[in-house]
Amino acid sequence: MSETVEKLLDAAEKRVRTGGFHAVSFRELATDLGIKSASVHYHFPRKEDLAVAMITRYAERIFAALEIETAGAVDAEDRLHALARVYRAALTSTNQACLCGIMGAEALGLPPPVRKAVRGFLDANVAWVADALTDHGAAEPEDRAAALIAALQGAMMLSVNLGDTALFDRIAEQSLTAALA
Amino acid sequence: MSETVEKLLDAAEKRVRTGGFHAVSFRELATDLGIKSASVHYHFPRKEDLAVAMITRYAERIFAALEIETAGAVDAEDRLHALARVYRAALTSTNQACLCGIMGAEALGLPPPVRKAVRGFLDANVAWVADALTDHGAAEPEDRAAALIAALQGAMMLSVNLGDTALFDRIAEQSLTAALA
DNA sequence: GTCTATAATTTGATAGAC
DNA sequence: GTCTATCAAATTATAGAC
Repeated sequence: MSETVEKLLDAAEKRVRTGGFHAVSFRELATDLGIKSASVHYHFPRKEDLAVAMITRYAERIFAALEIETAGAVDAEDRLHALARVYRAALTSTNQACLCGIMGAEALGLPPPVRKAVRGFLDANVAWVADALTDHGAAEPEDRAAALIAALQGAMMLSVNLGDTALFDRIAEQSLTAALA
Repeated sequence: MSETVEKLLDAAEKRVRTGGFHAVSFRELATDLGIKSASVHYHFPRKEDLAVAMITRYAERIFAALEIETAGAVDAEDRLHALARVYRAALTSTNQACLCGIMGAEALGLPPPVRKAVRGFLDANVAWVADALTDHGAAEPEDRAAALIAALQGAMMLSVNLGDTALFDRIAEQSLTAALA
């Protein structure tokens, strides 16, 4: 991936996490990089190409972080705490909610390929948690996993809106406890 | 409130709940009603005026429904179940997530008055739950309330994205149990 | 890979007639 | 209250030079 492409994805992610998919334009991204919008189209012909690439990179980043945070972890409890740390880092690094939480809110108005990518991310997150909860011997691991992801995504949205980053931690703690009960 | 204003708010709510604030235009709303966009500006000079009015009406509708659903309810458990029913109705009536959950995701890119209105709705929801949990004698009722609202908002987002409306019910049940534990 | 230039459309918003 | 007419700006996107 070229440096320009990476910088474009950085700029796009920052802007989408501020106002959503429809609040971002090619001209703004071009200005962010000091180039022209036609040059952005060279790298990503259509807006949906950019969005899909952005989500793909975001997913890779989150799952790579998860890999690092769970190094040596065997217990489901440790693995779920690792997930909370990764989500927390995503929130606190820029004081913005999850890219796919935000685009998930706009889901019904997204181009189909983008919507599919968002769904893939959310699905993979639920599956990752369900895997841990299955090892934990929890009843109905899929539903409990979905409840945990819902709580963490909602916690990010609420924390941003109420201007209280620490609220995420307090919600996450309760949600992890409930998931492991 | 005139009939045209009500129809405008209906159309706007439907469209915002599909793609978010920035995915809606005055011309689309005008077309929905069979009028011209200049006529929409007569009722709502700026887009943010429309959005604030839409959120205000939405909040009144939700709290009115809450009033009805909690008729005669004294126990915190009954009151929280009433909340889940109201949220569920909002979700299933159009298979769309909460208006303020969606706009909450776009919060950082919204005009300040709109952002403030969204925050007001979320705050009021948390306060309503905290009130019930305080009567219940729960520890740290505010944090538990925030966790429940986060879980329900996240559940709506997830249900829409995964195309599984019943998932909301399964998450809500777990979240209510955790809140009352 | 980036540029200029431009097309075609859409956007939020206003002035003024009816 | 709704209309016609219009504006200035922004939008996605493309063609072709360098």
